[in-house]
Amino acid sequence: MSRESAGKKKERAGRIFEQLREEYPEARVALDHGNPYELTVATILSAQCTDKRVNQVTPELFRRFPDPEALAEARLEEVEELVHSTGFFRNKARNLIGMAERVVERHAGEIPRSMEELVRLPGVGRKTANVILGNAFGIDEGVVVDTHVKRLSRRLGFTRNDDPVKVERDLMRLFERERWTLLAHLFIWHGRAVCAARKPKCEACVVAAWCPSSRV
DNA sequence: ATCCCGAGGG
DNA sequence: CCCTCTGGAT
Repeated sequence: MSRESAGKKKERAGRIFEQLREEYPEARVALDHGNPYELTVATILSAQCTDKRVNQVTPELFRRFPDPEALAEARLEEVEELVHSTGFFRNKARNLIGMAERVVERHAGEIPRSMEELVRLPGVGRKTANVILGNAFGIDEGVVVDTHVKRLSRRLGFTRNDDPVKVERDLMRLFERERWTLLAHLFIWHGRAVCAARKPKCEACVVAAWCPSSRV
């Protein structure tokens, strides 16, 4: 198999982006939230868990702890109980309270708007920080690379890397900055509906014609 | 590299 | 049973 030129790959990437944008005009964060604080909490909970399940526990969580000040004073056991069904509940509960404490003490109760400050919050890594920056603040700082984005990027031939940071770098070189936040949503939407981890529905895929992994 | 951890699908 | 789900900290 001959190696695709950089120009051809970029052109192919553009066509795939347009096609997916047309297919999923509603693509956006699926985590229910009303402000940056709520999105931060929901995104911390979303690790290795479906957004659907996160949305089942956050209403009660937000009612009990409507802001960082309240969450910082929460009883660990109560938070553990509320987030139990999302998995990793001990880590997540401890991180949520620790996040809130730091936001109150170092950021006057406001979720910070920079990558550097965000990743210093307990439970917040680069992926979570990118979700907050892109979707709560409208800042295209990077590309959210989760399990879906990584899988589709590899299948589409946009990266050969396994390390999320390298996958992100490859995507940032391939797509315009203004597209970074939407790109992740399109990949996640398509990954859930069609390009699933287990049984990808290549016969129903609207970008199969440009996909080197397509079986159709 | 390994641990944290629950729930649903195939 | 095994795999997967918007990962992060050690």
